[in-house]
Amino acid sequence: MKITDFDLAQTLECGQCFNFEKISDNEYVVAAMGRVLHVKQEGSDLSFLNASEEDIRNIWVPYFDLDRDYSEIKNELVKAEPRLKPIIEKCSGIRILNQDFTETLISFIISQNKNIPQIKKIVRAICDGFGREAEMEYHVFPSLCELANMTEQDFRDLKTGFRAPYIMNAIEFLKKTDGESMKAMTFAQAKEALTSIKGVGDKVANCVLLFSLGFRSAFPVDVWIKRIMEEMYFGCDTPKKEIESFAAERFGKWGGYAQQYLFMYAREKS
DNA sequence: TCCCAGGTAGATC
DNA sequence: GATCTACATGGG
Repeated sequence: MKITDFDLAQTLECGQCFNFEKISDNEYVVAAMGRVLHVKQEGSDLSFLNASEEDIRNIWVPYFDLDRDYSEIKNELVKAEPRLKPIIEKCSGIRILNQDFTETLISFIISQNKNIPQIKKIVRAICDGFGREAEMEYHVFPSLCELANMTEQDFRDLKTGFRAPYIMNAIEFLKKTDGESMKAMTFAQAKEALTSIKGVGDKVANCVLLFSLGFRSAFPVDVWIKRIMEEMYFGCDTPKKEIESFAAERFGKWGGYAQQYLFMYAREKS
């Protein structure tokens, strides 16, 4: 299919998802939504190499957020902050994925105090050890049912360290609350529900809200965002909470998109 | 050896 | 309230 405002590599490699493998330039295997996708981009042409028309329409177009008009979002962001213009131009093919709630929650609990290659490695080990084998002999992330059969020791053996009990808490939460009921909540309600999980704080909650529940105003403040925001706006060490509320005022309902462009920019700078 | 990584909970002031 | 620290693990 033909697409604009989309770059497969930027979208996958910008740190919002961890469950994929690069085959060659602009060609990836993506494990998501209980399936394994072989996908390739050549210019404005995006090819879903092993998916039915029905799955493309019902699963992958929503997953990659391809129904949304990003040129309008970018225009409004630049209007709110002209200094974003060169940053957005550098990574103008990023789209914010609509990922599975369970996988996103557990992946971002794992993400704390780890770098992206380490997170990817642990997510892959969870899939290989406990997830169903799907297309191309590739394992997908375990379903909630499969996760419910895992023990804290299983997660420790997978090198999740001190996060293992946090993951167990999250699984207990997931048994009671699914993604659809989370999406039906207000932003504040959904965030409060997420942070009631021991091991989920403000940052992980914001990532889950943004990347799997459709709350595009969420502005996760991690070490990279903290650095770049301090450089651009504060000039000195500033509490994360203050950065988050500043962003809410400056970027409003498009905060999540601004955050993702800034995150990629901050990482590329170093 | 020390420092850092898409942080958080619990203790302490 | 705002700050300090332990928490597992791996890589530079």
